Amino acid sequence: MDIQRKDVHNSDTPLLCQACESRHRGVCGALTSEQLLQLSKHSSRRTVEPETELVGESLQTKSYSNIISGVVKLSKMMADGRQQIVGLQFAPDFLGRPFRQENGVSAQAATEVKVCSFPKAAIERMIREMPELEHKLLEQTLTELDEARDWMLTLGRKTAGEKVASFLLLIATHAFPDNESDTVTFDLPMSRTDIADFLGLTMETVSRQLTKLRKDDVIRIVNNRHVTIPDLTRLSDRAGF
Amino acid sequence: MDIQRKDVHNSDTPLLCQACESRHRGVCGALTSEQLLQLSKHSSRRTVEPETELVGESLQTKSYSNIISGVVKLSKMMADGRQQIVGLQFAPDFLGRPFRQENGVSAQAATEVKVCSFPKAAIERMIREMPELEHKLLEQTLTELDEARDWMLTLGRKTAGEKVASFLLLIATHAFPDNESDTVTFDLPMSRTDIADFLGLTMETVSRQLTKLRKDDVIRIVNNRHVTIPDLTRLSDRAGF
DNA sequence: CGATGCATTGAGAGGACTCAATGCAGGTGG
DNA sequence: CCACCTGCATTGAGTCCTCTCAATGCATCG
Repeated sequence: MDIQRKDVHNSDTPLLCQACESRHRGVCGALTSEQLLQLSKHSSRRTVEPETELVGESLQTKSYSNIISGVVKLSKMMADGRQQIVGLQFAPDFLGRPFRQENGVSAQAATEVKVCSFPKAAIERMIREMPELEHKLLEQTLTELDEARDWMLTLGRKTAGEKVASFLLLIATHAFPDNESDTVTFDLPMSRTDIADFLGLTMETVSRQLTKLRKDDVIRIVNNRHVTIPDLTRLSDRAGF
Repeated sequence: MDIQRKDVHNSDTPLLCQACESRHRGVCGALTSEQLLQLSKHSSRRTVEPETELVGESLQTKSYSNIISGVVKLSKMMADGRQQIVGLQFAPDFLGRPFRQENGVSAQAATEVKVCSFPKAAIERMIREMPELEHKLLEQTLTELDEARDWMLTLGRKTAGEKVASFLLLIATHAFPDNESDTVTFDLPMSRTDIADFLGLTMETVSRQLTKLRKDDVIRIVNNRHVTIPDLTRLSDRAGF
């Protein structure tokens, strides 16, 4: 891929934005330098701890954010406490939903997360003025819809073993989107309980399936979180592909 | 609700479009009479039988459609034949995905379906010229994403009984969106096997759960397809809300 | 050195699946 | 007009996978 990214008018680009992924692959790519500058005056960066509530069911819909780094989990909960994680978001995803109140989806930081937040009003005005921005949002929303539907197949039709393998595969590909080799190493961005809530299983079942994959030498685990996949193809087979 | 819909310039509106739901609640609502007229010259209506493939994995991405009536199921299949229905679409939903090849989702008619189809090129040009059209698409995509995530909770965390109740509730609300009373009667738009594929169950389990709901007098069934729900609240309880 | 917070492992129970038989309606042809 | 077929749907019996509940392991931290 092109290692040197072309970026005209670097001098006009706000400092904060220059190294930001959202500038290149995210929604901010739709903005001119001038608009970016204007927006950046109202934007604020912050770093939050795991489990921090970023979007609550009723909480602040007053701002939108770009994810700079880290993983955000979107989850739904039933009245009796049963929980389901319905999506994971990575940098440089856009967080928050224009034109609607979140219908019972809440967002929490899974890992430590850096975000760049803007006031709701500023974004919504820009959307109205910039069709290109709305186009970017449509693109991301379509991608999320695809991912949600992929996951529905996993939730509805795969066995526990296939689910866990699918999860590892998902993280592996998102952690290193451009990975060329077959071997990948990474840290799991979430606990066993979170993984269970993402897969529609119990954490005991997740643990047993991870142990089985380890014993079959499909994965290696140290310290509960650090995972090595020596051969992505073998993991892929376990995921039902 | 307003029984008499206001519709200016009826005289300019193409005949085919005048009674069409898409004109009011669907994407065509974004078009001017002139654009509608132009589009209608290239559009064609057709009625298809249940199980007709409307969008195949590789098949014709050459046209987009509005659903005039009937129910369309979106499904994904694994290599070994396991199947999952990942969404249902009703009138006046827009069928087909701009800017991308369908990633392994196919669409089949669940019931008899009437569609109004347009050439791919015409729509994509209009999208580029009409931000309002893209906005409508974003709206629909966001709605589909919400529905997909709701269903992920159902697939991942609900029991068989709750799943079947949730399905009946979904159909009941979509069949009569503006229903005021507690009682609803309708025909199921799909077979037991389809319902099972939507719920991530086997058709035997679906059948047993329907029988249980019938014996508990939560629903009434005649002729396998025709269902009456005397009290939506009681069904809602069964669905886990 | 306990305490605390995950994760793993084990034993038993239960819910959904599998496989198979039966039921039921509509259509067809003798 | 009835017999048969065909295509769903229902029902039954037994199995298995995942859950539940409980104990144990293993780090980190005060």
